[in-house]
Amino acid sequence: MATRLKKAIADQPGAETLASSAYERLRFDIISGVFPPEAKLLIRRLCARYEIGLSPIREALNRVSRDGLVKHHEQRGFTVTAVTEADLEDITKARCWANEVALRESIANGDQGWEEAILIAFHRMSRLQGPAEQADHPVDAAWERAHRAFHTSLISACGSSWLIGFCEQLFDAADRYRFLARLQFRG
Amino acid sequence: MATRLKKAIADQPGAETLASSAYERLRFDIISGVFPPEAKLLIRRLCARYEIGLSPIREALNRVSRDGLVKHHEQRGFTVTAVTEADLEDITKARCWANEVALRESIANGDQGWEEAILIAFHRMSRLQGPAEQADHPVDAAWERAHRAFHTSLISACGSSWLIGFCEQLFDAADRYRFLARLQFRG
DNA sequence: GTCAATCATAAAATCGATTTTTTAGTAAAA
DNA sequence: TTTTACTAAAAAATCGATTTTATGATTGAC
Repeated sequence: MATRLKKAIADQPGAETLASSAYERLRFDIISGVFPPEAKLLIRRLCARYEIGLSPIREALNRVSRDGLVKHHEQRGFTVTAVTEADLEDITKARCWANEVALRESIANGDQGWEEAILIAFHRMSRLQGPAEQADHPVDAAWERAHRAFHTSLISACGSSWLIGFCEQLFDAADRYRFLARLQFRG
Repeated sequence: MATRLKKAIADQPGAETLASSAYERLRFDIISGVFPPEAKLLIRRLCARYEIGLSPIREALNRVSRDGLVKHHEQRGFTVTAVTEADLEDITKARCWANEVALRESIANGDQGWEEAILIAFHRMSRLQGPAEQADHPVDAAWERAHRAFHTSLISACGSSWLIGFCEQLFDAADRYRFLARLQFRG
């Protein structure tokens, strides 16, 4: 029989697969504009860049296309999702509606723990330098994380993890536009 | 230079990859209960069942996990997403909210073409035998498609393809519960 | 008897080679 | 000049073998 210790170790999130780390890196590279919109993602080139084989790359691409960052064209490979004004409007509208509902429900259902979590998330974000104060730096991963955590904490009591997941997807999609705009601005 | 003809042929959706057909089949098998909730999906067994290699299966699994039908456990394979009362409530609430918004916006923005599309979708659905009239039959794919098309037509003028996509994801998730309930009922 | 460690088995993850398909370049025909 | 057919190169998709990791049974120590 398996021991409790072994199970505890096994449940640790440390054991990352190559596919997962490829997913994280690819995702970051697209959101931060290393691969610009509509760029073709040649699988072999990605293999070289991340120094891993075909299979994990392919797996990562499938997962990223789930997030809407990449489009898959049957028999013709993957391209970075295009950036258009219409899409930004689409995202923005959907975000307004989704967060409106999620926040309303959270306020209705949230308990004291919910309020305190927001307070803490806001405090943690405040202690970090935001993008406004360091316009010349590329990306502050810590602040981005804290910013995201704050937004999530607001809607965390809405009572539907599906809705929360949708809001987070939209948050990511909007973030891509934010990063791309900054790149544009800086040249 | 490529000719218009060639391009027209190439853009046809006929050229399916093994991964795509595996995705369709796997998806159907999960929604219709062939693989029950929490079942472990052994990759080799799937290879045998669908008579294709590892790579397309793996790709299909990644895509299905996007739809929330399977869960991926790092280094430990894939399992069919569990079915719980809490999850059904979650889905139902999210569906109400999302469709409420989407329908309201569609009514506000929809033109005559939108109205007519609804009319046609409803008519097409009405001409087919619904699940109620054939409780002993497994699943009528044509009716399911028409039913889905009708729901989509209602919200198609909401102005956000992200929101439409979210509603469709929820539609699928709810459908799984509907099919599983029918299975349960029939034995 | 219970717990921990070891080993054998099974499964997932990964790799590299092979097969298909697309793309682009070139030449022939209308 | 434009269109079509053919061909070579590149890329995607797929397969099967190999490596890595988890699982579960067995053994030995407390």
